[in-house]
Amino acid sequence: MTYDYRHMVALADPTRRQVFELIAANPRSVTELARLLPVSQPAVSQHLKVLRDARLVRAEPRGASNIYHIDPEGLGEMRAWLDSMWTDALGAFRDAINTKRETKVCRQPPR
Amino acid sequence: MTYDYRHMVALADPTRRQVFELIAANPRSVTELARLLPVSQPAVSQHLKVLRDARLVRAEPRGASNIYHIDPEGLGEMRAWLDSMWTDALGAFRDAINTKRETKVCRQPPR
DNA sequence: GATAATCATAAGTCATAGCTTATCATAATC
DNA sequence: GATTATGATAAGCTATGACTTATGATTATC
Repeated sequence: MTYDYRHMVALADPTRRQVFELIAANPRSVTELARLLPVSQPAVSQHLKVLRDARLVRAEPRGASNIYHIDPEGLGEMRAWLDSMWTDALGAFRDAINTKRETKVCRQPPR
Repeated sequence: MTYDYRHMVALADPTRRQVFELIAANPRSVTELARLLPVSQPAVSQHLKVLRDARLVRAEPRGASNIYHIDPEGLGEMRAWLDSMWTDALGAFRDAINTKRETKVCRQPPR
């Protein structure tokens, strides 16, 4: 199974994180989000598109408004990736620990 | 507790993800990584710095080389965030579902 | 039906982040 | 000790992505 890291990309931007966290705290409309943030309404809509594509949020039309709320799907996909990473990579990590040889430390590793 | 999303930022870049996945598959030196990737050695070093700061990888000096391997710390922090997100946000999500009113769907939600 | 409100998309600007080459520091080898 | 190998950092260039204003589409309201 191949993972495209859409969630990481979506959550890498600070403003988009604020949008996501505001929605996580409470479902909200686009204008409400725009009012709470220091960016324009189109900027918010653009961020919402990215979050939507990552299935981190969902839009629910309510009259002329769009109420956005958390979508469990995206978080679930992240969890699945993290779990497989955990078992695979950390399994390999444990192996590396166990078969590690004695090495005299000659210098400091980078910062 | 406040989370700074360093891991997401680190894993948002495609080249940096390749670096991470190569290391996850097998501990490797910087030159080996540079040989396997279509970018220069300094580029690899710069990516490694970001991954290091996010505690996703660790450097282990072995002679003149630096062998990089997975650091469980970063993945653990990610898991902690995801778990809290899961309980908090999805708890709120369930509440929203339960108290949801009947709404006639008047238009399609955005793509 | 006209007006107002909400929100998505288009087009264009600009700052940031990732890349390069150049260089320095440290460790191994002859 | 001189040379080679390894890798981190510096400085500068450039492409990507986040922002803006403008606009169109849909829904509610008068």
